[in-house]
Parts: sequence; structure tokens; C-alpha cells
Amino acid sequence: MPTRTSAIPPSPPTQNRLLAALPEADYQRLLPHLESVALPLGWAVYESGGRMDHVYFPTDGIVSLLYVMESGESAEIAVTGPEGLVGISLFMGGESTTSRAVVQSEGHAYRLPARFLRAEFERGGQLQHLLLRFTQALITQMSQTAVCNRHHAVEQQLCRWLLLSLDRLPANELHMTQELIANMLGVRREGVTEAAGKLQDAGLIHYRRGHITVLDRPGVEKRVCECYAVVKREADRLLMH
Amino acid sequence: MPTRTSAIPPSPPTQNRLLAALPEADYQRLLPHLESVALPLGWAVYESGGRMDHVYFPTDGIVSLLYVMESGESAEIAVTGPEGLVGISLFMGGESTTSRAVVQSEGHAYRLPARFLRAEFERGGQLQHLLLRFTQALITQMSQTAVCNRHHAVEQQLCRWLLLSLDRLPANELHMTQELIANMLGVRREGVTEAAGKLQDAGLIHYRRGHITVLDRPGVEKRVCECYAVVKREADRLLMH
DNA sequence: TTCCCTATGTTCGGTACCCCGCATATGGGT
DNA sequence: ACCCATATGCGGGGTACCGAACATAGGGAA
Repeated sequence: MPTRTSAIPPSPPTQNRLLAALPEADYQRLLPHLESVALPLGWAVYESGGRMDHVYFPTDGIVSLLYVMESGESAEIAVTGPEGLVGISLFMGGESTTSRAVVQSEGHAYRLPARFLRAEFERGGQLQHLLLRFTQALITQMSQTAVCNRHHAVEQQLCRWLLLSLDRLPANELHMTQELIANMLGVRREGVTEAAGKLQDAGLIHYRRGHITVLDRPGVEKRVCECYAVVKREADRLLMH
Repeated sequence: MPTRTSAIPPSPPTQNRLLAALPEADYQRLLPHLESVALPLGWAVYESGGRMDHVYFPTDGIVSLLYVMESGESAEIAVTGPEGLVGISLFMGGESTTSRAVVQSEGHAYRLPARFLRAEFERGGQLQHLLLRFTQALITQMSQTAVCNRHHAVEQQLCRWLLLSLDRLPANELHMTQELIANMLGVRREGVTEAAGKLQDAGLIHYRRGHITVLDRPGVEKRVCECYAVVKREADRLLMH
């Protein structure tokens, strides 16, 4: 019997917005080297400091970049879905990063071996342009995460996290426990329980054992801090083609 | 009578480590377009969302990237000195960023008009390599700032901030009020007063009205959180030539 | 159906930091 | 030498979040 993951059929590469934005000739050059892979929930696409062999272009699903401290505490740095790619250090030149990349919402990706990515990047064409602009959008997200962590309450951060996730999913339901959300936000699970409870009481979301449904997105947008809009606007500006 | 800023003579461009690391031919190509400018304390090298015409390669002094919120609260995202440059969005493709860049410690820089930077970047040579690796180091710093903001106490963050600043200065004295440090760390001034007081009582630092001297750097390194070492190690790895 | 793992709900005390207000003192400018 | 803008010191009260411990309940597996 197929698992839930393999029950969802892979999408074509053009479901990834970076691949979709490539000129036809560039796309055709990459296509033979793209390999479809599943992104099962919880899988570490790469580990902190680990060597990377591929970049991953998600077509569905969400990948979180998170940092785990010596003490075991963790915090999400940024999040990527079908609008981007995982593995920027391969073209930035570092080969590895200090953060982990973990599948937060299962899905699929096309992966490209590092040498083909580098070859195409060094042509200096549209792919290079797209990857660098995406990287800048990621930088904005990281910056805003730093600011948000400093100044905003858990409830606002939860709203931000929900909206960023929703933007990368086709439905308005997330497959996620409060415990895992707490790990992402770097707070206690009870803090998430309390914030989620308030949002549910207000009729904005509904949750049950590992599932969260956003019922009233405009309502959530009213409670979120400015950080969400800053990140969203900048991503739209940079990735609009 | 000369101001304190102009009393410090500008250094040669090779005091900037990125410029120093360029192959001779590349360096000679840029040299005619480099213009020496002073970096006076508090000057905004660029504003949030503002158009940028130059990149700045500091030879001395420190520039902070910081985000100012609607409420007026602020937080430092990252810091750059003679090891890097200010204005990554010019080659990343975005033209602007959501953060401001403010001179935190006065000094000098060589600036390069955007069009020359882009032309050289698009050659795909060593400059491109260096700038991208520097950008990845900056990303590490931003990530770690996010994590540190979430999990660490003000005293540890102050230690991190002191060490990051010291790494970019020739002396062990900073020209900085507790109020300004508080703006950088995104905490209240009193929080900095308390933390600095503890460090001074322990004999690690000495301060007086706008000046902080680090007396016992190993002692500060003992109190800092892991974030400093992570950022430092990654910067060394990425920028070692 | 039943069982049991695990997700969620709740409480308690503790603490780090916030907000506000004001006292003190330093040191550059005149 | 003096002044005064400004940097630093200090307090009291409030709150958001933490840490730990435990109760409840949902829902998948056998």
C-alpha cells in the first residue's frame, strides 16, 4: 500500500516558479538533469555543515531552514516552497551552511546535481539572475525573522508563520502539531497552545490533533505584525517576472 | 580646523580585504573608479528601500545593517567592516533592501559606482566569487542574529556585539553610548546598563560616557553565547583566501 | 472495539525584560 | 572655570514567557 507521500503524484518541474521563469532554451538545457524526488515530512534535505550534492526545486511542499543550538533549542530562520529552491550555498560558493533544511510540509521537488547548477550559473544568464534575486528575498526573510524574534509576541509570530506557510500551500490546511510549530518559532509548546487557542476562540482558525485550518485569512492578517507584509512585498517585488 | 573624522587619514583601498584579495588585473581595472569617502559616525550609507548608486568598501570603521520598525523600535541585522562591503543588493539584483545601513564606528571607505560593479560582477571572475562568499557570510550572521535574539540573554548578546565590533577595529576601544548599543540589540538602554555593569564589575570591560574598552577579551569570550563563534568560524571559512 | 501513544489543556511559581520616572554625574563647549 | 546637554544609575510595578509537572483526549494500530 502506498504511503500518503507517494499517493500524491509529482507535479511537472514548471510548478516550481524559478524553473517556470527560465527562458525555454535554459530550461531545456537543465531538464535532462532534473530528477524528481519526494519530500517526506521531517526529512532533512541537508544537515548543518553537511556537504551538499544537489539543489532542490520544490514543486509542492515546504522546507524550513532552521538552526539547532548546542542546548537543543531551535529556531526557524526562513522557509521555502515552490517559489524558490533549497541549497543556495552551492552557487554562493560556501558548499555548506550552518543551518539545517527540514521538510515541514510533505511534497515533491526536482533536484539538480551541483555541477550542472554551477555550470548554468556561471553562464551568467537568466538562471543566475533568478537565483540571486531569490537569495535576496531569502535574506529579507531572515532579517525580518531576527527583528520579529526580538520585538513581537508569540501570537503575532504564529500569525506570521501561518501566513507564510499558507502562501506556499494550495489549501488552507496545515499538517502540523503545536509542538513542531513551537520548535520553528523557538518558543515553548504551551505558548503556541495559548496563542492558537486565542485564534481559535476568535474563529480565525480551527485545529485538531496535528491539523490546523485557517478559516478567516483576512482576520489572521489583521493580527499579524508588519513583518509578514515586509517579507511578502519584498518577495513579490524580487520574484515578479 | 579639521573634524575628528577628517583627522584620521584615509587608508589605501587594499585595507579592505575584498579589494585586497582581487587578482592584480581585476584590481587595476577597478582602481580608477574607486573614490575615497569618509564614513562619519551616524551617517546612513543607505536608507530602507532607497535607491543605491554605489557600493562601499570600508577600509576602517564599522557599518551596521539595521531594521527600524513602524513603532520606532529597531534591531541590528548584521555588521560589516573592512572585511566586506555595503550594498549587496546592487549585485544581488534587488537594487534596494528593507534595512538601513548606518555608520556605527567612523572611518573611511572606497566607493564604486553601481555600473562598474555590475560590469565587473558579470565578468564572472574572482570579484563575483568574493562577493558571493561574503554575502553568504553575511547570511550566516543574519541567521545567527535571529537565533540569538530568540534564545539568549542581553548580557550574552552584548558580549557577542562587543566581540563582533572588536574584530573590525584596530584598537580595543569602542566609541559608543549604551543608548546606541541598546538600539542595535533592540533592547532598553537600562538593560545594556545592567549587563555592562556586570561585565565591568567582573573586570572584563571599562566604560565611561560614550567609550567602552575591552580589558579582558578572553574573559568576554568565556561569557559570550555560541553565536559569536558560529559567525566567526563561518566568516573565516568563507573569506579565507 | 480496545488500547496506547501522543497531541493538547491547565496550573504554578519564577524570572528576565519592559515601561515610566527621576536622580546623578561627566565632560565638551563657551 | 563654569554650564548644561546628555550619558549613566536606580527603583517600583507590570507582563510575557519559561520550566516543570500533570490531566485529558483524539485517533491510528492491532
